[in-house]
Amino acid sequence: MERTDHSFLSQATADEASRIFKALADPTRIKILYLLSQEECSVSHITEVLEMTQSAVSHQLSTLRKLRLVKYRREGSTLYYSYDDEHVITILHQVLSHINCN
Amino acid sequence: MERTDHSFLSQATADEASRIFKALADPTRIKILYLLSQEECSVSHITEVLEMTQSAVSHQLSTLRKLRLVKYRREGSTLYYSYDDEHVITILHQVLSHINCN
DNA sequence: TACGTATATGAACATATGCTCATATGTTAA
DNA sequence: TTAACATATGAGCATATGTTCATATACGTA
Repeated sequence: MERTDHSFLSQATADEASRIFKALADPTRIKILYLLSQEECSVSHITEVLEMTQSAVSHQLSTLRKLRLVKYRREGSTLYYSYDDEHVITILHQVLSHINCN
Repeated sequence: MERTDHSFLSQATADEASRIFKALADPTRIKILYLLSQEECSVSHITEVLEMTQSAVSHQLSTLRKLRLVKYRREGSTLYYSYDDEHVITILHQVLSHINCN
């Protein structure tokens, strides 16, 4: 806001936006979030669909949990995950439809 | 599309979406793109506004160029950069307004 | 031509990221 | 309690990323 008529982003804002984009910057997390955008899923279901190890999936779910992008509920020994940030899902869908409409 | 009624992303689609999000996953690139979303800028102007070294800015511009997210025109020895992907700018603005409207 | 300014680029380095492997934790059932 | 299953987690490793430093390239001017 100095020297020009234009504004520029604060470091805090840029960092926060970066946090959101970083969350979406990995193919595995994209696939997980896309799955969860359609249905609540158990960890084992995600593991089968993505054809990845249980550990790899669990680590990524941990990342998504820390970012508050997913939540879960327990049913017996099974954990059912679902998305927890509508806006991020919207952004994801927009980018996906952009890709398919090229 | 097998075993459930739901679809899941191909690796290629997830990778492509990841490429776009990765481009936006760094605060410096976010600041640069936000600046360019408002006005065409020379490298030296970007360098001053972001208070970064000329080299760091130039490297990031190189990254953005490879991703075809920015373009430039030459005027004498000065290069003026501008954005080259309307859709990515839209996504950026959406996330930024999401942050500010929390 | 030689010099100054604007920008790009390669190498090196520190940090971040995503996976694997081994193992821990929590739940159910016998 | 013990065994089996579902999931989480820590350590280690290979690769990716962002910056700095030094230098190269391109253009304008004297």
